[in-house]
Amino acid sequence: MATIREVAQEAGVAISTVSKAMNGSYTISEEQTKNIRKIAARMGYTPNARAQTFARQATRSAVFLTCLDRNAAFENPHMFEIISGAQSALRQKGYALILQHCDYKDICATVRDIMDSKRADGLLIHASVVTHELSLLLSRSEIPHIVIGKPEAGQRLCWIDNNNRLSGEIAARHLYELGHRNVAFIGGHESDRISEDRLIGVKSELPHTTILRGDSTIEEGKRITAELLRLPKRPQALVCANNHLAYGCLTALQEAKLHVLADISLITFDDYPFALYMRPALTTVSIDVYEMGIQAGKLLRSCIKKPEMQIQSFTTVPVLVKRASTAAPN
Amino acid sequence: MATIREVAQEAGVAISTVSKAMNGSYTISEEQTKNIRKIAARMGYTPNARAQTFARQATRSAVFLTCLDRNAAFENPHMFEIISGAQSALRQKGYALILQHCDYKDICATVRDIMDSKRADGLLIHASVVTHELSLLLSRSEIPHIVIGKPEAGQRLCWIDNNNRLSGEIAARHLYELGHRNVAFIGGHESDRISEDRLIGVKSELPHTTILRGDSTIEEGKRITAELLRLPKRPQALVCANNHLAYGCLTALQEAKLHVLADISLITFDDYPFALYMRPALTTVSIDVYEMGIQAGKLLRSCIKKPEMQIQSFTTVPVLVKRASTAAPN
DNA sequence: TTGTATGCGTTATCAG
DNA sequence: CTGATAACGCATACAA
Repeated sequence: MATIREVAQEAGVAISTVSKAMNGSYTISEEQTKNIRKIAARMGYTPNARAQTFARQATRSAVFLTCLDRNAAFENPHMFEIISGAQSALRQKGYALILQHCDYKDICATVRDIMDSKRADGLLIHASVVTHELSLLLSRSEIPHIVIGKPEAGQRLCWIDNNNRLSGEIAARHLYELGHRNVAFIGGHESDRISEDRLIGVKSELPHTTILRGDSTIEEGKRITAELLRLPKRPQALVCANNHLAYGCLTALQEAKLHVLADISLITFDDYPFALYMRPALTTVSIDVYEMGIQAGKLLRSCIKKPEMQIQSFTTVPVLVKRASTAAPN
Repeated sequence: MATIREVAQEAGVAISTVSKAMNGSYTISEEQTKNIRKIAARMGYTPNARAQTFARQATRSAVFLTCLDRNAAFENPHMFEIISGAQSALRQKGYALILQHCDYKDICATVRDIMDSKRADGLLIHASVVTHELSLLLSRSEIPHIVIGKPEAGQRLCWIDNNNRLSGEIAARHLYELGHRNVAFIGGHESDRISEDRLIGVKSELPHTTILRGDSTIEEGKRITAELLRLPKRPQALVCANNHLAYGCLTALQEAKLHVLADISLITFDDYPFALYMRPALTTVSIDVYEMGIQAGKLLRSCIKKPEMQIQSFTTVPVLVKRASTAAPN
């Protein structure tokens, strides 16, 4: 493989001239640049990335840190969708995305090692592995980073998240606009932050919502729905906090010979894993997680460019996907 | 941050001695090594990975090339499970895994760029982006690589895949051992290689299997099953080529008031996305895709160590997961 | 607009 | 067992 030196010799110019020409410096004449590039192409010259990284003092890469244990992709495909989006935004500007597993237990050591050894220019960190200690480390060391998901610990971090409260609002407003007033919410336990945030949003639009909670499982969705149907005044519409509850809910409705759409409306959040496959296909309020990854990548790029930048955060906007499970009450 | 030079100065030894001590060379006395490492730790010295990469002439990293378009993680979580496994095997030996999107259209240019610029030491390539042209490039250039999934083009590649034919055999043998002789296979079209391979396996154990084909959708699973139930001699057991067909199949059976287990047995492949959630939970023949990723990572490591190594391939072994949908016929 | 010279921080070879 | 020194290939500040 040809080196920059050989190209310079062939073109009869200095090494630095070749370097500048390849990097599109304006201090080299257009003609010269064109000529050098032609010769480089002819010689099959490709700059050595290892040398560039060393000379530039920057790797042009970012590490995505998260738990990558067995079954992670099945249990949380959203995360990998975010990773795909981030890859896209980073690659677009010549940055590589390195995927690295870590625990909340070793996250600090891992981050220190990456930054001390200068293996990457920035970090994308999934909120599930963020600890209080890490938040101190990140803010004290001016490490370019974006946390994916709102971190519980540390208000001084850069993070990006979706707005579950707003999602709840949108779901409730949709039902309200269809004419529903008698609505029930089937949610997870009060410790389930996502479910609770969605509920807060729902209540802000429909304060009189009936609320029932349980485990976020298909079975519980079925049980809670059955319970709900025994109420004196049966709800006209149901909001399920997630897909699993919605699946159980739909099953219970079908067993009760209720027709979703004619008799009752049903709305839930996100399409994964069932909403699209269920019959009827469910109306959902969804997050574009790929887009969220893109935004994370872009934010990280700006953090890398100006590491002195202030703490910042970014929130993605949920979208209503109308399908066949919501209609006006009869 | 301290450099190797400062550590050497502090320890009163040569730079090369520090380098060797840090890398655990046997040519340095144990005492000296311990002393130098202690001083290095005290000074907070971490070797600069950018300089190491440059000096060693190796990045200690691999690139995973595949299509990372929007929805990739939802549509194909298996692939990300493989990625997670590969990450684990590579990281274990100090290799980083870089994730990079690419099309079958630009795969050759991408591979050339990575290898010419020496950005990585090896490649993991998803079969879906492998072209004939790429297979020529890979075999001619002695590029360390592992293709994930059996490549259609190019027999001279290194690849790893699961054995769908064997999966079919295992499913059929399970039914046979339970006592079933009257079995039907509900599969995708003849162009669906996975479905066809599974069918070949099934037929090798149960040659008289009734075969029906259709689109791999829930609706078609339902339609085909209904058709099957109209047959003069109803099958005792059904093999569905995938989860979607199985879902539709189960729905049709329930609508026909047939009791899965008492009246009929049902077996399918892989747990994703429904098999675990369905009622009854389905017996499946599954692949440990995470383990497959680990094997891919290990194989790549050996390719990197000896690039002159011969073409090789590796096949993972499917496993029968007995659940509540298969029993002896009555 | 182009060329010169220096630095980037290790690793590895070879001599002692 | 240890040290001196030459790569490694490019970017960049500064000089011309």
